[in-house]
Parts: sequence; structure tokens; C-alpha cells
Amino acid sequence: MSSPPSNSSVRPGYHHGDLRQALLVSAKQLIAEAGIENLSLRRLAERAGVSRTAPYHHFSDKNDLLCAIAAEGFRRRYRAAIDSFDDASKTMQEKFEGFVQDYIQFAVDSPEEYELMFGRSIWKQQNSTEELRNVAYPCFQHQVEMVRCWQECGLISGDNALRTSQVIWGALHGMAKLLIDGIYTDTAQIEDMSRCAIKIFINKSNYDIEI
Amino acid sequence: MSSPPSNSSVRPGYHHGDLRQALLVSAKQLIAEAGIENLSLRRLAERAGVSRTAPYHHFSDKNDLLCAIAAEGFRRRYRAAIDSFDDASKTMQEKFEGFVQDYIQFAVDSPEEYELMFGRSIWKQQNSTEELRNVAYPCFQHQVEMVRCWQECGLISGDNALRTSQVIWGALHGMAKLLIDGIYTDTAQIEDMSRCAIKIFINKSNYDIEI
DNA sequence: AGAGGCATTTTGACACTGTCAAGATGTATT
DNA sequence: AATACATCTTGACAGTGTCAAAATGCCTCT
Repeated sequence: MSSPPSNSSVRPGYHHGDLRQALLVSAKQLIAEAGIENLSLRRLAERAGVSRTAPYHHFSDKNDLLCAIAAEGFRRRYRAAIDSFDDASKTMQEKFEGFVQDYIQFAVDSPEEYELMFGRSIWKQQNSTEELRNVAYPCFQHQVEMVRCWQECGLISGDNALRTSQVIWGALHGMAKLLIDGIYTDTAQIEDMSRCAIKIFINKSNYDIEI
Repeated sequence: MSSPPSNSSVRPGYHHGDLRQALLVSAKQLIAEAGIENLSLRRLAERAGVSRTAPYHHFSDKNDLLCAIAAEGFRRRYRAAIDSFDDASKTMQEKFEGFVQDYIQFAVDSPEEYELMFGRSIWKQQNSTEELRNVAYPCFQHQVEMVRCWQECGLISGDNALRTSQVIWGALHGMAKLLIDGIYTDTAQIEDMSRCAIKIFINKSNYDIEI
């Protein structure tokens, strides 16, 4: 078969081929293995077979690299969220329940990636790249719009979608953080916690279908 | 006046006097100024006027130092929480509202201390000291007990105090984190957010007093 | 084809960091 | 006074992010 024109990682273009992509791949791998705090550009370079400072011609900064990885994650999450919410075969309540459970599950399944995407390191001060903001903010905005829908159909009470969304996201983010940071140590409670959160946020009058 | 026997920081006991205490004080100061990630034992030692490795005779580790500071913070928070909840002049609803607002306010006022106490660095893996756990867990437990009270008096719905407490704490922790980590950038919304959270968590039937 | 320009990579260096091993210093106890 | 012990210092090692300058290879233009 002839190689497809869009894919990379095979053609040796210049010196290395596609260092930028290789670095991103290795970085994600290293982060998943040992956590963000154990990611070093030097080891990354070594693993890619280049010298210590080679990465600096593809990322201005270590922070820049982290932002790029996070941006990738946001793009993926955004698409998944949209696909899930636009699934016509699901009721509004199912969509909300799915949103809650998927959110927590993502954090628990990929704690290091979650830590990177929503952690302070890339958001603190002026650390966030413009690219990161451009892809993350729509992702956040989408959550507000979903909450607005759930409010309009009566599933969730309240009129201010932004405030309500901030509280709900806060709850999911907080539970996720407490879990993956090691404060909530009993991971067997995850499902129960999610259910409890759903119960609290959904209008009582609408919540007589389930168990 | 003769110096009181309990206080320290004045008497030059051995070489330095009370290095351990001096390090804790300087560390808290440095953290408040520049954040946890910018705290280095070396600069700490320099500021205390001792050599780079002197701190290692009072703390086995950098992590050990951080845990000690966090433990101090938990002791203070625990006392404040108890004092507030045991205040007989406040209604149950006032206590809950105070709990929510105080929690967020503490995080916003002392973001670096909050980050240290509830951040991953001291909780991840086996990082937490036994001393830290011994003082932090009762603090967490107290929150569960408060929620149980609020449930028993009908202010908050649900029967499982632990689960409900996990969700409520999660929400507060999440909102606090999103604020101090720089994802929620508009700090003017703090009060509104707190109010919205209170409204969501309090039983609707009980919530006809306020505005 | 040759030459210049440019992206890419490397080597060297600097200023940091946490932490260990040995030795020196002072305090307290016998 | 001598010995034991806590405390502190010096030196060293292995890391880290990042900059400056030099080297290398690819592409394009003449």
C-alpha cells in the first residue's frame, strides 16, 4: 500500500523527521507513566535521540510543551462532549448522568492528563498559551450551554446557567481532584459519589424514575 | 518583664536558637510570596542564615517540611471550623452559609496555603506524613459530622452524610481550585457563586427566608 | 550546479535544585 | 575534664531549565 499523505512520523523530513510530534508523543507517555512533575525536557530529548536543547526549537518553553499537550487533550474532550450531548437516542437526564460519570471517569482513568489539563501549572499567572485558551474556553463554554439546556427542559433548577454551571463543574472538578490527588483514598466510592451528585443537582420533582 | 518560658524564637539555645521554628516561619512567608513551587530549602536556609543542609537536621525531607506547615494550617482551620459551628447564636442555615463562604474565602485569601494543604504534592502516593494525616483526617471528619447535623435538622436532603459531604466538599474544593488556579479568572463572581452553591445544596422547602 | 539563507541540532555553560557523606563545632551529661 | 550527642558546615553528585554560540543539513534562488 502507498503511504497516506496526511500521516507523519515515518518520513525523515529534515534531521530527525518530525521531532515536534515525537516529543509530544513521548511527553504524553512519560507523563502518564511518572506524572507531570517528573517530566523533564532533557529526558524527553534523550528518549527522542536528540540533544538536550533540541526541543527548544519546537517549543519556546517547557510550559509551551505542556500547553500544547493540554490543548490536544481539550480538543479530544471537546469532541467527545459534543458527540455525547448530540446523541439523539439519549434523554436529557441520560445525557446529564453520562456527563457526570464520564467526567469523573476520565479524571480517574487519566489522572496525569487531567492534572495537566486542569492543574495550576499551565493556568497560573500568564502561563496559558493563546492556543490553549482558544481551545479550552469553547470547551468550558460548552458546559455552560449544556447546563442551560438542562435548565430549560426543567431537569436542573435555577435560572442563571453560568453560575449553576460553575457550581456543577466545581463539584465534578473538586471530586475528581480529591480523588486523583490522593485525599479521597477509597476509589470504590466513585460510582456512589457520582450518583449522589446527580441526585443533588437534578430537580427532585424530575427524579422519580430511577431506583 | 521576664521572658515567658513557653515562647521561643528569642533564646539562642544551641547554634541558631530555634531553627526548626524559624524555618517554618520563613517557609510560610516564602510560600505566601512566591508559591510552593518556588520554595527551595536552600533559599530558606540562606534566609535563616544557616548553611544549605542545616534544615535536614530538623526535617528529613522537603516533603517533611511541607507536611509540617500543612499540619499547622489544618490545626488552625479545625479550630476555626469548630468555633464557627459551635456558635450558639447562629442558626443552622447561617452556619452552613458561613461554612461555604468561609471556605471559599480562605482559599481566595490564602491561595498558596490552600494549595499546599489540599494540593497533590503532599498527598500524592505516600507523601503524607503520619502527623499530617492525624490532624487532617479529623478535620475532614468534622465536615461529615456537620453535614449529618444539617441533614438531621432538614436543612440538607439525603440520608448518606458521607456521600453528601463528599459532594459538597467537592464543590467547594473544586470552585476554590478553579479560582485560585486561574481557570475562573473573574474573582468578582465569588460571592454570586457561593450563593448559587448554597441555593443548590439547601432544601428548597427550607429556602424561603432569603432574598 | 553552486551559493546563500534558513531551519534544525549540538556543545558548552550558567544558575539553580534536593540530598548524601564526612568532618567540624558547640552543648549537655557523666 | 572527658565523652556523647545534637547541630551545623563543607564538599560533592546528579539532576533540572535555559541561554549563547557554533555546527550541520535542507531548500531555494540565481
